[in-house]
Amino acid sequence: MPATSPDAALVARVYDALAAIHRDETWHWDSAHGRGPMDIIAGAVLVQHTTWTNAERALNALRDAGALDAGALIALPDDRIAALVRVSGTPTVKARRLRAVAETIVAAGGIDTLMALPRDELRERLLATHGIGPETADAIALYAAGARTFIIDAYTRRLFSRIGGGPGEGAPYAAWQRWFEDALPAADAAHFQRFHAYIVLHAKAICAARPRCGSCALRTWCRQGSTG
DNA sequence: TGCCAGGGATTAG
DNA sequence: CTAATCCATGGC
Repeated sequence: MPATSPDAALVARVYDALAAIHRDETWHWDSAHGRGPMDIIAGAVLVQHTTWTNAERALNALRDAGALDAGALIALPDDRIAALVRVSGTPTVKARRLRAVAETIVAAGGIDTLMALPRDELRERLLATHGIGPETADAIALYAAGARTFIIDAYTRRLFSRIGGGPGEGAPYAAWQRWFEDALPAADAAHFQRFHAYIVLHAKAICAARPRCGSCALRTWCRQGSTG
């Protein structure tokens, strides 16, 4: 048995604590919700810089219009897509991004072919797409393709920085991702999926609202005076 | 009323 | 290279 690193132990303890709190809650990208890959891909773009509530409204509008499909999206003019996704904010930006990701899907030979690519090649193609940065690429890879990759978002940085873990809140995306993946060498994609969901559920419930995590179950781990 | 949301591209320094 | 700035609606 290899010795467990302090980082690995910390990450495992946080996971267990979050699981104890949120185990019975559902999350919008749980596989039990039966969303297809296109829902997750479009949702990942629509949720950028907004809340899931508004992203889902836009997603429903696309579905009702029959536009939740790469070919259909490409066939629509940008202003029509923008009108459909308006409620999620920055509609012209997101219309262009949805078109770009639809073009990536078609260029790959279809969504199933794209989702079946190995993690690194999938990430590479997604990152080469206009409007898809590292976080959105990993959200798609992890939840739509089931690839083993960890998502680094603002909540993850904030939570682990507060309790004294991670490479520092302002560290590059790749550094955070490496830190997590090194700390979870044996975890599979399903574990990464649940972990990310727990972090978001937890942050949404507590951290975003309370500067010092006063009522949070993780508060004893928070560094004194931390304000994030 | 004003601030900001699970980001990313672009422009400026 | 890092740091602002823009996008723009809905919720509190």
